[in-house]
Order: sequence, then structure tokens, then C-alpha cells
Amino acid sequence: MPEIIPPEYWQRRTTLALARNLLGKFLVRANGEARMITEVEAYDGESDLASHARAGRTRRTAVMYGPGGTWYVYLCYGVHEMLNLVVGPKDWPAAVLIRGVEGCHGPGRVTRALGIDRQLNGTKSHPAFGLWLEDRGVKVPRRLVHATPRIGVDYAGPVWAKKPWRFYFDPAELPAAARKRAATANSSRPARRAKRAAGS
DNA sequence: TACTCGATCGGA
DNA sequence: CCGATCGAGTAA
Repeated sequence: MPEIIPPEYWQRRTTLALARNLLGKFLVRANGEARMITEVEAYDGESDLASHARAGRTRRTAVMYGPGGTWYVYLCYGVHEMLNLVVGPKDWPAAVLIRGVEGCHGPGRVTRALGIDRQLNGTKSHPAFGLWLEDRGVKVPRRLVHATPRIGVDYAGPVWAKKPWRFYFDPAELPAAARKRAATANSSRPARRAKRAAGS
């Protein structure tokens, strides 16, 4: 039932729709850890003054110009690794920042919790690289998805700083069936690992 | 090469 | 409210 989402899925338009689609999907690591995405932020095109791509194509932003389904990981404030998924077709610089997963809020905390760093920058969302996305059957109803301005982008000026491109939802508000699916998906693999570890 | 400033977080 | 901590981008 868990379905690995191929990188190509993220290569279409539009950035905002793909950002919302990311909610309820699972970030999965090679060690079996899986976390449901609950909060994201979209960065779309060079005209978006909050985006790193506002500076155009540079060594740092080159990955954003690549095809969707690629990880963009960078160091923020010299301290925090930030995980983004590049979205959209090749040559359109856009990315979605993973700001939160179930039980873990804050982009810097998400990467720390999952052991993600810049080594993954430029790799695809695919098991071959140790970090990928799965659809585990959790559908997030539209009415549960909230949109607000993005966090920490005042430098972008009033127009772009106010774009309501941060999306999040509360897993506790999911319908019972979806909540159960999310809980099962979250616990199954780690539980098996825990048992193995305890037995050995 | 020098300088500025972060898509943040935790502690005072 | 402030310091940490370092690399990208820009100007020189």
C-alpha cells in the first residue's frame, strides 16, 4: 500500500499545488524512519524576492533550476540544515521548504531529527539516495489546510513577504480513518526496528 | 579579498 | 532579546 512517489511526479506545474500536495506525504529515510509532512513553504521563480532564486542562477541556486523531485539542502545561519524539495519543470527555479513533520516543528529541527544535511543536496527523492517521499494513503481534506505568509522573509519586501505560501495542517483534525492510517504508517517500521534491536 | 546577512533555534 | 557560526552573494 505505501507507494514511493517517483521524482517525476514533482516535475509539473504548479509550485503552489505541489506544495499543498506534499502535506500528508511521508519523508522516509533508509533506516526506516518515516515522518508525515505537516508544514511547508513554497518558493516560486526568480521574481519571488523571498526565494534564493531571486539572485538568478548561481552555484548555490543551480539545483533549483534542475528538474523537480531533487533535494535542495543548504546551511542557514551557519547552524541549521534546511531541507527543500525542488519542484516544477527543468529551468523553472522553485522549491518547497519542509518546515514541519508530525511531532516536530521547525525546518532546522526536522533535519536534525532525521539526520539530514547537505550531503543530500542535489540528489533525487529516491531510495537510492537514502531519502525519499511516500504516499501512505493519508488524504488531507482541503478545509484542514491553512495558508499564511512565509516565516522569516521580511527582507523580501511587503509584497512578497505577505504571499500566503506557507501551508500546514493539524494531523489531529484528520478524519478517523486517515488518522489511523497515519498512525500505522508512522509506527510500523520503527516498531519492527525497535523489536529487532531489543532482541539482538 | 572584505564585508554583509541570512527561508533558525535555544538560552538569558 | 541575543549570540552562534559559516558560506553565498556582492562589491571592490
